[in-house]
Amino acid sequence: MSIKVAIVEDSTRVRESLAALIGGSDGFRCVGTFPNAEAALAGIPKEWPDVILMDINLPKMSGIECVSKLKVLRPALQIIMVTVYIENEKIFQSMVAGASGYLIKQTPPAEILEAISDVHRGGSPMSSHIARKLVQYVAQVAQVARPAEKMELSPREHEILCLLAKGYQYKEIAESLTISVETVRTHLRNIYEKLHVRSRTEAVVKFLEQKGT
Amino acid sequence: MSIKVAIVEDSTRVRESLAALIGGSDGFRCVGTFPNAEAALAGIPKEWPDVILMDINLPKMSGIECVSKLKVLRPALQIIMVTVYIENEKIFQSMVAGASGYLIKQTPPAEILEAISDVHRGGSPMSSHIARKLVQYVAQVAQVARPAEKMELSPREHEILCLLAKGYQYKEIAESLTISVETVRTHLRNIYEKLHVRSRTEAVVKFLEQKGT
DNA sequence: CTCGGGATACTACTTTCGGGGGATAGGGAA
DNA sequence: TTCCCTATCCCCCGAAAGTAGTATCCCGAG
Repeated sequence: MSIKVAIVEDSTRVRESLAALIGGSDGFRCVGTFPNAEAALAGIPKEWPDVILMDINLPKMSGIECVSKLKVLRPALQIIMVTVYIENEKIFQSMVAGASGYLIKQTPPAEILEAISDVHRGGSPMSSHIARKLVQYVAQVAQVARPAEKMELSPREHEILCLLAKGYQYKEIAESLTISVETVRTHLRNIYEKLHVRSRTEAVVKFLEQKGT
Repeated sequence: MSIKVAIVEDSTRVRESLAALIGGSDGFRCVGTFPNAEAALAGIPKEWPDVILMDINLPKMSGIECVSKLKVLRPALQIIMVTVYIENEKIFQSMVAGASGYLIKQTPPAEILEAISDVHRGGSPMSSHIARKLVQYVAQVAQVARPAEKMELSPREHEILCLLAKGYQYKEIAESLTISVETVRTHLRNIYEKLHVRSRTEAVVKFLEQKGT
């Protein structure tokens, strides 16, 4: 059973050469070519392909949005984004929309076919350069969720941190506790040190995380 | 200039065959082999390699923890995790710890060398299977964060708010998104307006609350 | 008793924020 | 086309936050 592929690409030349590549290769079958997202949304549901090669930059509706809509209709669709150059933002947007792979247009024919069967097998073909971006993103996001080590705050410090977490300013905290702003500063300085943070925002985030735990 | 590689691997056979492969290939030089994390932490700082092949499962201290410690000492270190089979959790932990690539032990020699030079060039060599896991993770994370924006924040604003919630300063947000501080300030003003708050702390608290919901 | 930690307070200084203006380019809606 | 929204960028300015060093008072542990 050959893999059914559809192509969404506004450049006629690229579209036809891709179609020729796929149509002329064993194990692949081109079941549709579309010059824009609108045509794709209208035509693809008529004969669902296994894999779609989707240009990112399409006139009017972008390829990314098109992916979103198609994925809603058929989540099992495997989609490879195709573009001329690497755009970090669009990579992420594509991933979020539901695309699985990412190809540069000048990719050699053999690799394009390899990517198609790869994504069909459940992989995510992409250059290692793009993969690096993903790795960095994951590492960054996970940093936030990292468990915060809790530290022994004195009752007074805890009290002040609570007020801080309500968005109070130094002045307001001072008034509310009937102490001077300077004292608030001193406490905050100690709190920051204990929590290993450098700003009220970080302190509040840690505080709320711990509270929720 | 050849790429200096160190190997951390408890199996003597695997370690030596990797060392032989690297030592016997043009453009690569093996500058150290270690049977465990402790030895690696002691020996690697003596002659910093460019790339480290790190076994994930080591006796006592895990390869992941070893990566963390080494990365602190030298963030520029490029590390490829090596393991016998794919373990999702460990992949993510490794990424968070600071590893860039991920190899299965039975990878052909040529691909191992390719992966080393790849990571040295700034890529993240990994199988497309693993890449898929990353893609799913990214998509999932973004999905969770999306419904939280009942407050009509634009995607960009949401992104900035996320970074703000990590305790980033304007300057850091600007750098991380490759935009100017002024733009960040403008976005923040709009965000404050939409959320009806007047400070980062309040905005972050609202954000975290809504996220948890 | 002395020592240390917590709570209080002050001076002085630097950096970051938040609020006020505008401005431009591109995309989509009216 | 015009109008609005989004995203981008810039300037000014005062207020708030953060850094550093110091100092008093009280209380409990050693």
